[in-house]
Amino acid sequence: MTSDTAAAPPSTDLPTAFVPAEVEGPLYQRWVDRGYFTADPSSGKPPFSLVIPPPNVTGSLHMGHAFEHTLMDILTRRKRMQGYEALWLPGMDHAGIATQNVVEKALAVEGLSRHDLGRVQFLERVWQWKDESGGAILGQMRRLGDSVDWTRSRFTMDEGMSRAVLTMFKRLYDDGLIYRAERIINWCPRDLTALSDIEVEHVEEDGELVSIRYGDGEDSVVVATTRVETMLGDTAVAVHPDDERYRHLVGREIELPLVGRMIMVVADEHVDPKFGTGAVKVTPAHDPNDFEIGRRHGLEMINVMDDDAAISLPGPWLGMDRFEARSAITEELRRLGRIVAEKRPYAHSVGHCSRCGTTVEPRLSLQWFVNVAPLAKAAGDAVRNGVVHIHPAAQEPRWFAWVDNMHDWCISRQLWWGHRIPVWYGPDGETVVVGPDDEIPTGAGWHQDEDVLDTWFSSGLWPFSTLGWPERTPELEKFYPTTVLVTGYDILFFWVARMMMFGLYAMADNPAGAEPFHTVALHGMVRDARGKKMSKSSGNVVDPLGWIDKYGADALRFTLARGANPGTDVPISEDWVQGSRNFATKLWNATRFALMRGATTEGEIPAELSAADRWILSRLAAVQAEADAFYDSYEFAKVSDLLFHFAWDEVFDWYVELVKAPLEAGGPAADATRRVLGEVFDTLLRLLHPVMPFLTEELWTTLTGGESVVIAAWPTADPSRRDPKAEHEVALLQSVITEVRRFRAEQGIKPRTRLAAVLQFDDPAAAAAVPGYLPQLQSLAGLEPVTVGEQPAGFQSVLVPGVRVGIDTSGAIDVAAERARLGKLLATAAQEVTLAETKLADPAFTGKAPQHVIDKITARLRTAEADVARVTGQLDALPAA
RNA sequence: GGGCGUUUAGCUCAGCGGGAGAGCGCUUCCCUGACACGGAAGAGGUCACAGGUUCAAUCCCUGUAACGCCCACCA
Repeated sequence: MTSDTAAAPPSTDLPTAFVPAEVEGPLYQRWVDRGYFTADPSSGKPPFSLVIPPPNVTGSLHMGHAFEHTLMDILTRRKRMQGYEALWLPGMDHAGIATQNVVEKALAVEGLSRHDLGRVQFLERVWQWKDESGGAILGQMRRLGDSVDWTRSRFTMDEGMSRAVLTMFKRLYDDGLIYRAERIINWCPRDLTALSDIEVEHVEEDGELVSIRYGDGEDSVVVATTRVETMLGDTAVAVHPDDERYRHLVGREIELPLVGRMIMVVADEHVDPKFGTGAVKVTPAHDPNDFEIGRRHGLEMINVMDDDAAISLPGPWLGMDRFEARSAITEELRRLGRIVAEKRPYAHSVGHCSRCGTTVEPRLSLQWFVNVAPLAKAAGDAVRNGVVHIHPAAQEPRWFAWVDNMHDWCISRQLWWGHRIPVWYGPDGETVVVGPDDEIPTGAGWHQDEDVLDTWFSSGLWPFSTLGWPERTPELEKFYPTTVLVTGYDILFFWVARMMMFGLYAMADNPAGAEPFHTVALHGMVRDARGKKMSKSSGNVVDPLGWIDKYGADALRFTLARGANPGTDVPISEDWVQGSRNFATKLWNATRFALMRGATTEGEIPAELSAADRWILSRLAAVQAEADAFYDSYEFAKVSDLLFHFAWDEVFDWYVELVKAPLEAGGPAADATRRVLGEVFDTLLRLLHPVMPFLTEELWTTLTGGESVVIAAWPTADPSRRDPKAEHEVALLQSVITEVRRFRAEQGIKPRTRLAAVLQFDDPAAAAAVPGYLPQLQSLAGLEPVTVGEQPAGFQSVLVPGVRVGIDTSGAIDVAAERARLGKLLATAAQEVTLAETKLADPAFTGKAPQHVIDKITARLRTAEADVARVTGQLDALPAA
């Protein structure tokens, strides 16, 4: 509508631009002040509790951490809106936090720099935490954490350990599930500590396979090894009991070269007679298999290296590093003519310390172990029996493969700090395990075990230790078992398996269930735009706070959510975040528009509504139902995508445009539309709140006058709003507008040029629907004036099924362009006709295909035939070129 | 050595037995009163390859190739 008197622009409470930095901080503070994140175990609301991983366990440090918390917060917000008492078991690594002050003290006392501390288990995590303090997403996390009394679960180094850890250790020990033994363990000669199996990374390397002749003359045998230096500790040669080649040697002694010691030839089933020479050197103190053979045959176990992996045996190699010794010994054997063959390079898998990369040395050592067999079986059964669900289910085989084949877990570490093992040794060989309320033995000769526990021992207690276990606190009563654990698939074995084993064991008598959580929702790793894992060494690590400052917390969150398909990795780049920011801005401006036009949430929605109003309410109801289904199945990417497209493609691009003319016209119809506009934005903002919390809070409170969308009710879909007829009508209107626009674009008609148009209808439904939207047709298709009637000569026709739009091009038509446009339409329609006709003519198809498919093809054929007729008519009507 | 997964538009990824999709990028036009972080129109794909099942295959089966991940005590 043009008017001579320029009306003042309508006012709105919102500023003209969305500035995240100005909005997010104050909003966050408001939520905190009002206590929206405080969980109350006595509230009577149903519990919804989430377990959140500690920082730095997700591979990609910064962004991975932000990602994790994003997903948790999305779930929490929706559940709160649905009326649950939602609680996070917050993502502070209690071990890391507790050791923070100790790390600082140690640095000062020892006069060390950060680079000296590779052996310090928690160091990285402590530093990361300090770097990350203060962001919006992370800030929420910390605040949520305050709803749990941390002093209960946090251990202090002064006390040495928490009640939870002490209780767990003692219970397991008393049940015979913790034991101390000499076993072959993975030893890191740099960090000077034992490692569990999963802390060892196997890497394919080019080594050497050296074949050595042991013994002399008839009593000689050739063995092969990739670790020549371990021969110093050989105490036997093993062959298969049925191996004819070596039968005469079994039970006899042969001489070990260099060392001169006589070693036994033993027969053992473990040896594969078809592999190599069929004879194996046996070094019981340096190889797990050899250790077992040694145990079976009562062999001596000779440790040939000290803690630094230098040769500890008296002789020419004493004190030499293992790798130097390897070459030196090989050289000496070669000189003695003992080497039969050398294969180099020989590709084989070598274990490395996951902390520092040093080659791990399998080594006989006295350590503490957890007997995992019964615990792991329970963990496997919990998933097998459906007590715990792994999502997506495709990850289940991995779980079973691991849990069903788990070796005993070495839990002692020779690190500088951690929970110290609560065992005291007496002067006469006594061993006392001290529980939380036990007296610590005193007196001459008593001393505590020097080692500390593997960090996963305490982390495994997370779901209940954070709730106050071993005390029966109200939090524990209400929130255990927790509802869902969201975490990366990379720590399924590190952490999830420990929590499952410990939870099922420690909480076995819990009336509500022993399992630590009902659902494990696994997500992938955050990767860069090219799909590469973010890592410090490849320099592609992104600081989430940088992007938050630049684009806003909502933009980052929406990007992460939009990439989060269950079980798959999440690529992320600044371009993606920019796209999310654009969406945020668009949402901001669209809502501003609604406010400026008087959108309201007051009162009932009138019964008399335009087709556009009925259409958008229908779509809204459908989208709500879909969004709920996606949220319920942790489909963060799908729910984000759904809401993105509904909001932008349908609400902003179409509904808002269709609504402009009626609002300007005023009257009761405008009032009804204002109410619907309010309803649509109200609902949309609530649906979007979990994935865009700050923006939606600001918009929703302005729109509705409500206290906060954080505590608003989650919208429930109203199926009675579904309206296929209205959806159909609007679809028709859309195609009329789109076709005219296409015609204009291809004719090169300037957007400002208004063209007169005359409508004719070929079917009654169109005749009933379209005339109600002449103003919209005018503004959206650039037609003016539009009338209904007989098409005058010289008008150009644009045809849509059921509608014939005659456009006054004043005869000036680009015939070639129009011919090209119509030709393209005709070609696709003709192709469609051929395809459908061929199918329907095939008795094999009509005989076997289900009726609904046949109906569909038939319908498509009719449409295509009509298209062909229409377009052909238009082509014929064009002036000759 | 096992096990699993991936291969769809330039890039990153959805989809999945009956008409090839998104975001970003690209082309053309437009600063119209919510928005240029925007609007309109458009280009771009034998859905890795070879067989098979089916009326119908991007989708199911078999094999091949490339890439990736996890697990592993074979000297």
